[in-house]
This record gives sequence, structure tokens and C-alpha cells, in this order.
Amino acid sequence: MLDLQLIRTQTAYVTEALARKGHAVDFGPFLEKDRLRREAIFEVESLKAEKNRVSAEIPKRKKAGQDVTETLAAMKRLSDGIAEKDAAVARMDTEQKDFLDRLPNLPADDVVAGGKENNRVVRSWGEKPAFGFAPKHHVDLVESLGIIDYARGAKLGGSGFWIYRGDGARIEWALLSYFMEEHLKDGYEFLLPPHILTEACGYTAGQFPKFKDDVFQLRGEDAEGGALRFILPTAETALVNLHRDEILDEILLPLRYFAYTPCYRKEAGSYRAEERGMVRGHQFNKIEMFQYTRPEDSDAALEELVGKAERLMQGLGLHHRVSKLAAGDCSDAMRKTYDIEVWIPSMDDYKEVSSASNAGDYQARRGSLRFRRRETGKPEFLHTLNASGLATSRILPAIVEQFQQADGSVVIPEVLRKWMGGQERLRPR
RNA sequence: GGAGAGAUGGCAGAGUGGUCGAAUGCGCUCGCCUCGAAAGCGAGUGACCCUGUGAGGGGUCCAAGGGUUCGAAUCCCUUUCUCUCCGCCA
Repeated sequence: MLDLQLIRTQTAYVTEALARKGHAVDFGPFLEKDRLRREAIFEVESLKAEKNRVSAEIPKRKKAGQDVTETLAAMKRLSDGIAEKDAAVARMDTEQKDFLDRLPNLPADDVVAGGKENNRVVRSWGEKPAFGFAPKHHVDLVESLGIIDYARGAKLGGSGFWIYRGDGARIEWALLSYFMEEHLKDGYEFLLPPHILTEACGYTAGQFPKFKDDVFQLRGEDAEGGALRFILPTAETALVNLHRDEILDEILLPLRYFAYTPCYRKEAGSYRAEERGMVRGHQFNKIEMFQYTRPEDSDAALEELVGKAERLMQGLGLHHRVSKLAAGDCSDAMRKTYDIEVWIPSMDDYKEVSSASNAGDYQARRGSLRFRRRETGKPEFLHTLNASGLATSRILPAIVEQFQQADGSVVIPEVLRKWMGGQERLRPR
């Protein structure tokens, strides 16, 4: 949700910023409707003021023994008029909200216009491994190692699902344990939220109404009262709603959280042959970091989050790079996003393992997430930030591919070994 | 799943048709007092919207939505959530 006041007073700036994100918006008709709306509010509120005045008179005059029949009739007419105008205002409000709901966030001033093609690599860590042999695809590796069962995964869940088995399940869990431990060291609070969320959660996150069809929805008996519920596509959707409709004390800020959840996504129509394997599934594990900050602290917080995600990758020793996304490639709710991408040799490409974003006050406005500034005593909107730290589904393929040996074995990253019973390698069966 | 009770301001808790955004207590803020603190005393203390340069003025909000009424925290309906009891269960 954008600030209506900003749209009114800095229309040109907002228009330019949205254009960078690829949205051509003409606010002319909107602002005219907004003017009419405010006129209508003024009218109906004047009538209500009149009603309240007379309403307070009635009991006094009754007590004084005066006849109020005439007044009651006049009040009836006044009330009918108010009801009519109220309905008109409500219609205008709804129309305005629908329009505002669909506007994406404004990109930060240092975020360049355009789509994916304008993303810029800001740093790179490590190097592409040089194999002295023909490297294998991770699908072949994990099958020969016996750590992922694709066929039976599809049997159970359909296409896009797999099963981690044995050391595969163990290394997956080791990754999560490693991430968890690092976040705890940094003082982040660990949360395990519900995986089924109400529609309001999707709205606050900025994912609804636009992306309702991209999540697995529960309807009918599973959804209380017939209302929509859905299985979360990322823990961000849960974490951003933690403080919905709250006014936090400024001294609590910043609030730093992390959560583990599987993420469930339809990924309809996104299957591509080159993404065979575990690079894109309907379910994957992820640890998500989240921060609630004061507006003036969110830029630094974003750098902190990216830095944390990078350190996790460095700990694993995986070659990766960090890209700053162009405006059009950021999610609707975000004003600035960095992606961390890991090198997948078989794809000859880098694939996202973490996305760190600053939503500014966009989500905060939608969910009424506020804090009370001590200096002024007034509530203000918080800034929200989220970053994967990390998603595992592309890390396991990266590990087996980047660390594969000529004999088909895979060297386990040092940091994971304590959760792997001290094993140094995964060997083909 | 069945039966019942409930949802009021930061918290506790009054209020069953009009003068109630809402008693009272606690908390918090400021002042007095004090070397300082506590106690005591006094004053203040919600959010949102419209309007206004400002001071201010007006409106809305007592879980949510709808209804009755000139008028609803209060009466009626629906939904959600919480608690108690029974049943079932990982």
C-alpha cells in the first residue's frame, strides 16, 4: 500500500518511480475521484454532526415535557439521507482501496529501471570449480548416492516432489541446523509459525490479491467459515503478520526473527527441462530471516541481512554471486532486493538461493504494523525486511555438483559434518 | 463433533436504549513535595479519517459484518476468536 498523501502531493515522483518498475499509471482520474470522495465525506460528516447535535437535544426536551414528534420525523429523514450518502462514500472507499491495493511498492531511489536484464552483479565469492573429469548432473549424482528419490516422490505427491533419504535427509537437516545455529548466534529469535494462514496474511504480505492463484488454497470444510486459507509459500508471509495491528514500543526495535518452514508453491507453468531435478519444486525447505525496523534503520538492516546470507554461503564454501535487482524484477511489495545466486555447473548458470528485500513501509501500511516513536509519542509505520537464510533446495544440488569428485563421491562441507556423524564424504552406493 | 459462557481503552473491570470514547482501579507522563527516591497530592494519558498554516473544529471506532430505532457498547441475526465441560484424537 502506498501513502495516499504521497500520491496526492508528489504525483510526478510516484509516477516516475512506478514507471521504473514497469507500471505506467495515470493518476489524473484517480486524484479527481479522490477529490470527489473527500467532498462526499465532508458532506456526510456535516449531516452526522447535525444529527448528533439534535440527538442530544431530544432527551433533554423530553425531560422538559416538550413534544418531539416533529423532531423525530425530521431526524428520520436526516438519517435516511445519511445512510444513502454513507453508502456512496463506502463505494468510493472500496474503489479507491482496490486501486491502491494493486499498486506495487515504489523502488528505492538507487534501484535502476527495467527488468531482469538490468540486474547487476555487485560481488562474487569463490570460483567456478575446475573439474579434471566430466562433471555429472546433480540428478545423476543424488541418485547414485541414494540420497534423493525422485520417482517415489512423484508417486507420493505427483510431479515436482521428491524424497530426501538417508544421508540426503541428514544433509538437508544439517543445512537447516547450521543456518539455525548461526542465526541464534546473531541474536535472532527462532519461530515456528503455522503453515496454514488466513487470507489477511496474504494481503499484508502484498501477495494477495495478485498472486492468490500461485499458492495452494484450502476451501470448504478445511477453511473455517468458508473463508480462504492457504498453505504458506514462504515463512515471510507468516512473519510479516506477527505484529499485524500492533503498535510496538520503539525500544524493542529492531526485532530480528528467523523461522523454519517448508514452502509450498504451485509454480504453475514454470517447469522447464533445464530445471530438472531439485531446482524448482512444489515444496522446499527454507529458513527465513525477518526484521522490523524504524524507517531510518532499514537500509542498514538490508545490508546486514544480505551479509548474513553471504556468510552462510561462504561457510559452505560454495561459489556464488550477489546481484542487485532492477526495479521490475523486484517483487511487488519490495523497494529493493538483492539475490544471492549459487553456481550450478550442470546448468552453467547461477540460481537464486536467497533473496533479501526491504519492503519499506509497504507491508506495514497493509497490515497496520506500527511503532510509537518516543520523541513524538506518535505511531509511525515500521519498515519490514526479509531474507532467506537460506533455501536449501538449490544448495544440495550445488553442493553435490560443486564438490563432486572423479570417483562420484561428494565432499561434505566442513561446517555440516558435526550433524553428519563426522562423515567427510558421501559415496556412491 | 456436542453443550454452555464470554469478547469493552496499555492492563483489570463497570456499564442492558439517549447527556458514554465510555465509571473506577492499575500502569504511564508531567508537576508539587524531597538532598534523591518512595509514599502522598494535582493534572494529563487511545487509534483512524475529513478540515485547518496553526490553535482548533467535525466524524468514525466498545471482536467483525449486517439489522431494528429519531437514537445502539447496550436489542436482534451472522461470522470469527477465547474459556469451561463432554466426546474424539496425532
